[in-house]
Amino acid sequence: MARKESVTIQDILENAFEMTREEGFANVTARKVAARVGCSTQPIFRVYKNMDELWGEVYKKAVLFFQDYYDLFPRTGTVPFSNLGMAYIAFAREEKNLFRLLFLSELPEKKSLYEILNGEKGNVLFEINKASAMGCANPQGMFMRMWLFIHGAACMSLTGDYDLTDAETKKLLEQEYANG
Amino acid sequence: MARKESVTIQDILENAFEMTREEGFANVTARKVAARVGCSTQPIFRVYKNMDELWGEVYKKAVLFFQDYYDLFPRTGTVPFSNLGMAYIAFAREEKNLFRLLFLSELPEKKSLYEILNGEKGNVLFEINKASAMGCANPQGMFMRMWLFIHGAACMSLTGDYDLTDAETKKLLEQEYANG
DNA sequence: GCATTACCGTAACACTTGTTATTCTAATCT
DNA sequence: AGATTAGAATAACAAGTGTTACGGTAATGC
Repeated sequence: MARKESVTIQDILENAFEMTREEGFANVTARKVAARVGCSTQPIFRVYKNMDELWGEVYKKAVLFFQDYYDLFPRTGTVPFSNLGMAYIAFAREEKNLFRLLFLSELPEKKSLYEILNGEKGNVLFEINKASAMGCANPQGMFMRMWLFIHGAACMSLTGDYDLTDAETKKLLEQEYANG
Repeated sequence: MARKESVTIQDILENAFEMTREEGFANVTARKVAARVGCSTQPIFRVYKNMDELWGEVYKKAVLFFQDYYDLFPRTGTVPFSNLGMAYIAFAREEKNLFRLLFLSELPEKKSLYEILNGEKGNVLFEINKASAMGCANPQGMFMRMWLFIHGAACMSLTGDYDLTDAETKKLLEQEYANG
């Protein structure tokens, strides 16, 4: 009957996502994605209604990527929120462009920080419960305080104003928790 | 002899700066600035070699604007770094676009966070000395810890994930200092 | 082997960007 | 008043954007 497709939706989305990682979200244009895939712009618009739709999918993929990143991140933290915090700060350091997209951009479809962090598995609630079980009187307040700290460290690494190693992060977060 | 200029360098720079405040740095284009000034793009290129030069001047003006903002900010803080922190967080809340430009962008001419904060007057050193005089054993470490916290609160207000009033900011910073 | 038809490349449209060439305008000197 | 000349408006260029029209290509059913 008809011709077989030579460019798949995965080809397009994956390349667009990798471009976001490497060059930033703003560089994901129709022509540049096509060039990376090695095709014309046509297959993109066969698969996606328009670029907004592709960008939305890249964003969704970034959310999942972060959540996987956290799932696989070594659990070496000893206090509540430190595993989440260490992963978040490492993510900002290692995946600057994705971090900007997820946690500093102004997209209409953007999820809240809490939504992304908590995810399907309730990562934040898990840590809050852990704090509670460990005798923390105000675990929500502790989360808020810890997270301001964590977000600050993450955002500062973006601009190179202050880059923490994992070991330094760990120590700081443990001190910060103890101080609360 | 010749015609008198009807568009001054101030007209251009001031409008470009206000556009940055209101619409963000990325919207400062030659045509949009000209439209706001009420002229063609020609006077811009008479006064500035190219747009990079104008953008550079807008950036410099933003640095000075922040430093003035801090100078005029009410000094209600009771602990070291709290005045600086309150001003910084309020600035992020009130001047989101300028904050992004100054503290989250990736311009080649970008100054470091410390350079901007410390400024001509040595604001940071002043606060560090204050902490030292108040008996803080490790004032540099305290600054670092406080500033991660402050930067976190500021960056979080950008995305609307957590917006602190001045009063809340004040209380948090005082607690945070006491905990150190 | 041939018709069908979805796929994809080419080319174009309409728009935006920085920048520049050209032409017109107006202020000043003579 | 008229010549001079810098300033500014118009228009264009080249590059980039999203998007679409068109036409060639190739895989499948017959």
